[in-house]
Amino acid sequence: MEELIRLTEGCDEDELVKELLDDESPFFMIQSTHDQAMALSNINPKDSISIHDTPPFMSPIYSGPSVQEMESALSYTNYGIHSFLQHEEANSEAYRISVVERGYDLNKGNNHENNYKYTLRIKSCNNVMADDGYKWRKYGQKSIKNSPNPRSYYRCTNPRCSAKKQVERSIDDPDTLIITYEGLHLHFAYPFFFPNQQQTTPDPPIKKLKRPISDAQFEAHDLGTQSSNGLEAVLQNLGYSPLIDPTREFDKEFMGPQGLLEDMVPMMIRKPLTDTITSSSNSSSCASLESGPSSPASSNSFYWSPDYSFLGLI
DNA sequence: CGCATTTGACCCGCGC
DNA sequence: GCGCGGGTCAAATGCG
Repeated sequence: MEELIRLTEGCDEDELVKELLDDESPFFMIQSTHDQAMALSNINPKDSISIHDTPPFMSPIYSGPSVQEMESALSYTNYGIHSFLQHEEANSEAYRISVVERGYDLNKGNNHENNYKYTLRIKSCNNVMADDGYKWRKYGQKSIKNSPNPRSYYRCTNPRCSAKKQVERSIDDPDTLIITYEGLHLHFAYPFFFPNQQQTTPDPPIKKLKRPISDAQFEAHDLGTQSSNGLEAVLQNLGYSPLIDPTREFDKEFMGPQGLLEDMVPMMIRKPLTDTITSSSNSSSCASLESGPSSPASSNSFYWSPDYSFLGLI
């Protein structure tokens, strides 16, 4: 990680280039990807970006989101949320997302962008859970003073990524989760690959939970870990293929076996069980995985909500 | 058996 | 210095 930090700070240009050319590196992106990703979306970029007319969130060499990129991402995402709300309110599926805090982690010693902290509040009115599709490993949980809800700590499982996040339930509103991202990286860029995709249907099969469910297990909004193989198959299973033409250069680059998105599993939101909070801190209960490529998940089982994919929320 | 999660221990910063 | 609270570690445990 230290090497990464050093690299991203541009101390060794050759090494940085090498890193960026590494197919498996999560720290690169090319400009054309942005254009193509936008082309894949149904959103007119002009409409979706409120802060910047020409969002710069995909720079020719990508080494983690810049401040502007983050702003654009959030702006873009909010648009998607707005539209989603309009679309879904009749189904009582609603989300409220707001950035409540953004700042440097001063303990990290400098103001490098990787030290940015973003705190989000997510209101999930119907206990719907989302999954950013990235792999997180829970490394701790603490009870917080004056709060009945524990806080869970997650670290990105990618050894080349220092991203962390904390998830806790709001004291005021049990439907609201507070998620703090730290050491940001590509998580925030994922929504741009699949922006504003329409859901197929909101009726997933009920997955049996391996453990009894209780509020005490809120840890559960946990992402757990998800497998990451066969993204294309997953996409197809989810009825996503129509928007992804495998012949495109874009797909070869980012959807291929060694592409940037190899670690990525499509973000999904599934309908809650009776008590979604329960979801499961274990990955095995993660519907997105269990119905992965190998299991013929019906496209009716899940629906996309890419606009929230950066939340890393369950 | 390997990997992820759990959870108490430990560390560290901060306020008194 | 001491206690408290938050963050991290790591051994134990669970699970497929």
